Amino acid sequence: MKNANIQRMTDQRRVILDEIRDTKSHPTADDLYRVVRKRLPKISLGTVYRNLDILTNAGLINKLDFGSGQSRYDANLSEHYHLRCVECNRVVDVMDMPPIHYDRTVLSQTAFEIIGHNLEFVGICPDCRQKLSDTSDTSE
Amino acid sequence: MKNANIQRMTDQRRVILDEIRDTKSHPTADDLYRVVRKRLPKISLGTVYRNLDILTNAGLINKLDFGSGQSRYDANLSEHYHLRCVECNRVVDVMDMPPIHYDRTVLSQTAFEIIGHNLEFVGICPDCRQKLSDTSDTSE
DNA sequence: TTATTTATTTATAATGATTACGATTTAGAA
DNA sequence: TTCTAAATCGTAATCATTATAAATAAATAA
Ligand SMILES: [Mn+2]
Ligand SMILES: [Mn+2]
Ligand SMILES: [Zn+2]
Ligand SMILES: [Zn+2]
Repeated sequence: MKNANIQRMTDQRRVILDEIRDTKSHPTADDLYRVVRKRLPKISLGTVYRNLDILTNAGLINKLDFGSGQSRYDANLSEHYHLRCVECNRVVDVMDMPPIHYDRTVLSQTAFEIIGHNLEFVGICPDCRQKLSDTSDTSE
Repeated sequence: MKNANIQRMTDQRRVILDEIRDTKSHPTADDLYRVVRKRLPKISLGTVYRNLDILTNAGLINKLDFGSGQSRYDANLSEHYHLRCVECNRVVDVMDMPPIHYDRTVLSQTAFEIIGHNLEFVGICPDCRQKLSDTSDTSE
């Protein structure tokens, strides 16, 4: 039930959309608040949240909900999964991953109407791997 | 880095573990607070949260983090996925689902060290499907 | 262009989930 | 039984997000 169109295009909305389209970092609302504020110093955090919600409902961006902490947003609308570092929470794309196959008969045991699925990979990014080996080797 | 053992077995901890093992409903901390309080009326919600965390770190239960709202806990340690109703947030098990296969070469594009993955199915449970068709048919 | 109408914004307060605090109690070792 | 670190309780604090209400501004009509 996605609302296809946006009602009004305000400066705030335009800049938010512009900034999120300009990054591959899957920023949080707070991340975007920081960068957007450079161009619109008077914008409020609530406006960022509200617009991210509106843009998500309009299908212009996707909201990524991981376990805990802040949600992240992604202007990359192509089908792809994500890989998150458990140490620093960095999120990167996993492209070219075939959509997972699930046997409808297996799921039909539940009598649910299946809408879709969420898949997230977890791991440790190169930077954090480096840091971890630095600290664990000299002592202990 | 899971801590294998529990240090002390208090009444509170025992009852919490007992109750979560007694259900297949994937209860929230608040759900457990309600049922545990019938046996230990003086227990505090903080104690429930703290013990769920300790039991999770000890590997005796699993914490399930979905997008938003409260976390859920599961004493079923066997490998299985979950299916959640987007309407009422009910969570049921998806047993006998083959672990998803991901090509390490695809993921190696990221240079992450892969630890694992989270997979959740979303859908609409039979009860909610019924309710939705009830309300949408008579009018409009 | 100017007026009108609402959606939107801002600043701030409120909420919901979870974690932290400090005084008191207690499990389990000695 | 004594001792002490771990755990508990009640409460306060924190974090992410949503709600409120007065002021502003985008789109439309006059
Ligand atoms: Mn992405
Ligand atoms: Mn389960
Ligand atoms: Zn990292
Ligand atoms: Zn349901």
